[in-house]
Amino acid sequence: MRWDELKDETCPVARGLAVIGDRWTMLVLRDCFHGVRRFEDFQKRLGITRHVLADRLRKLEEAGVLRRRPYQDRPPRHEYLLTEKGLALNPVLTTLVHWANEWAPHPDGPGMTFISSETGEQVEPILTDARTGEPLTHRSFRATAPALHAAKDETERG
Amino acid sequence: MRWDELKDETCPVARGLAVIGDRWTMLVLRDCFHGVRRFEDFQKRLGITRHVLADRLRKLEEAGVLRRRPYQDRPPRHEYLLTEKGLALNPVLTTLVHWANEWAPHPDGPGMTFISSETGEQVEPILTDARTGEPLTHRSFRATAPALHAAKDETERG
DNA sequence: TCAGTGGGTTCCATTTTAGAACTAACTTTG
DNA sequence: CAAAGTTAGTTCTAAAATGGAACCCACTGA
Repeated sequence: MRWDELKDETCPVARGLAVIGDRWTMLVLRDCFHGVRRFEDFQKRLGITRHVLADRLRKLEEAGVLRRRPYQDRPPRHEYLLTEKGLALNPVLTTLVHWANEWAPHPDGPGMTFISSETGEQVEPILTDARTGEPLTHRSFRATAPALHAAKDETERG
Repeated sequence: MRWDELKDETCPVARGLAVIGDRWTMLVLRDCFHGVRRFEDFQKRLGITRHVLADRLRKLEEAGVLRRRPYQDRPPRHEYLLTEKGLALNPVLTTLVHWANEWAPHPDGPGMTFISSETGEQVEPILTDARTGEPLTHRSFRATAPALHAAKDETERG
């Protein structure tokens, strides 16, 4: 299976992964959320090869997650910005960070924490149901649709 | 950069990706949440090569996301179950599905929806602050720590 | 003129993956 | 009893992706 085969799948997990299911892609996006915009900056921060970086940036642009904006004419140069579609990936990154902090912490220090832009208070991002306001756990909901992602309530204890 | 170099990074995004930053790994986990447990079932559903499947299952077990449990003795056979650590990945999958449904929908049909295990009502999973109950957007919070993931409030409109 | 910057592309060696066949230890079917 | 099927892998080779380094081009600035 190649990347471009994934994006036509029915399953939304597969379609999501067709866009971001690659570790370099995710690390590029992380840096985008940092405010990194330019090829050289991505390359230096990530240690990614220029070849692969050019490829990932192009794919992200094709997917509509990033857009290129020229910032000078001679020579033509442009920077990479998150689109609305890209910004909408924030919860995915956030839940990943939250998981990593809790379940794969770095030996040194507390890892990363989230703070409110308004109050500066610490923020604990959890998943809730927008309709009821109730927190969601793996047992409180399941997915419908063609037998996909239908979280069975039987796992470790099953 | 190889996989095992990622897991020692300070950044929690990198440490998270060291475990799940691979499309096959994520698809295996999706099927785990479906209730799939056995090698053959994973292989048939995913179309993954047996070689890579064996590798990914081993890595997920090493990472503590899955555990192997024997279910018969002769010949020795075992099944793969999500641990607590693995179950805790549910919000990552969920936010990914939510994003894909909204921003990369399949031409046919509504995609996947979430329903409550208790009431059967539809559920809309969003990220909120557990302390205040307020919904979180990309502009309402940022991450602290060594200049990582410090979401600048300047992007598309920046 | 000469070095430096920014954003790539090209090349080759190494690594990873796909695809298929094979192994091993059973169980079931005829 | 023999033949076929099940389950969980391993082994093999060819194709694809990646890493690492060098190169290119259009400038700018000293």
